[in-house]
Amino acid sequence: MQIDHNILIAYGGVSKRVSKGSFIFMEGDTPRFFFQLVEGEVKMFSTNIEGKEFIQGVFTGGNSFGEPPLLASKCYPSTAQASADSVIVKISKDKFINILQDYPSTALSLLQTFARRLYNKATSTKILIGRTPEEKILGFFNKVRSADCNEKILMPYTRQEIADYTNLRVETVIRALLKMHEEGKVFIKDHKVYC
Amino acid sequence: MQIDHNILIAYGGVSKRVSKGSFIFMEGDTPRFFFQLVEGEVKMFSTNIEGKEFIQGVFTGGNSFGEPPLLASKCYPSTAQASADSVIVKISKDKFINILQDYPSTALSLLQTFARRLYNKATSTKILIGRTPEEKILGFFNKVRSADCNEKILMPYTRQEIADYTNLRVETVIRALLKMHEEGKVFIKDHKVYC
DNA sequence: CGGTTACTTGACTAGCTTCAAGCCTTGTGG
DNA sequence: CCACAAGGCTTGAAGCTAGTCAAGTAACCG
Repeated sequence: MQIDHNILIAYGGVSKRVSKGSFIFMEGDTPRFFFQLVEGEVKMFSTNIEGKEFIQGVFTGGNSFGEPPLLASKCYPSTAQASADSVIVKISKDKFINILQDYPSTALSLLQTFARRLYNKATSTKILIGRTPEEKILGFFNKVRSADCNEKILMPYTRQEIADYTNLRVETVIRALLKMHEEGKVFIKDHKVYC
Repeated sequence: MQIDHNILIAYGGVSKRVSKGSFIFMEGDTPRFFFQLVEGEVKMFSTNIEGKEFIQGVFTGGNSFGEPPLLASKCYPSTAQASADSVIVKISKDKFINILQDYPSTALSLLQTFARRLYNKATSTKILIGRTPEEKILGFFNKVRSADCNEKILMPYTRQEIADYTNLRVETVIRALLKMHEEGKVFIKDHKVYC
């Protein structure tokens, strides 16, 4: 949970119900509001020239999203889309800044969030610079498993999603997973991947 | 400039002179200090299995670096190396947190910095997901030029550096630049690239 | 059970990487 | 002022492999 819901409402925030598939903002838009999820899920992705999506992040629970371009006064580099029916609180930039100034603890907690996200971005980047598909996929899996636990866990992602995160094609992911299964690097049963 | 130098010293920060090539911290290390450059330049990069470097960022002037893993209590995902003789102030994590609490304006300014960096990471990621070398190189150049100015400027990077930023090989960069020159997308004179 | 979504496989191709060799530019020391 | 060293740049040839297209098959859901 980022900013206390009551504070948001007190400063003039309004809740809004959005259905799955709705766009909150589009790549290139100018940010004007601070957004915070009350419930549901929002997916942020960038699109390259050919229309291939790359998932920049997925937000759930009470998390806020899209604040960096808002604070940095830049256009949105990604599109935000509700990936499930959701409820979102939105509040204008000015009022958001007021909250940050009036409640220093809020600023510190946002700082924590940004620190975590910057760390995640740095590690995601490492996934993308991998040379082979195998390297990228293992990098992604390690990230998902929080990097430490040793036992093999079920990867709750479709091949298409793995492809979106690693910037590979579905077919390449499938072939790489098969090879990794044969080499004992992952385990596949009933189309489910364990790593 | 991130945190006022006097405040850092008042809270117990110490300056240190480091010569070009010295490592400030290595990938995998546990963060214990907040670092801020007084003068010089520091390069942060990640290394993949084969030892190929990817430049995560370059810091100059009075900027701080390496704070995200420090605040998020994670290991450093990258290595920091002085790319020029430099002077660096360092201060323990506890004292850094004290400063953030005692000076809310410092927290807000760090928030701004993080917001800008997150924005940059999102756009750098877009460079990496480009399909062709040309797309990646142009993405990098657009980023360097701050995305707006229209006139062609000299790109102050070696082909190897462009390769490091775009995750391509030197030869690929050279061949792509040549093709882009022939197609009028960049201009090359005396081995210098204008875009 | 029918429709939709996810997954799989094969053949082909474009183009990036690799390796090897040589050239150009710059700076340094005699 | 020249010679040489070193680092950056360039080129060519060959191989590999991820991407693409097309055609299925398997799982899931109402």
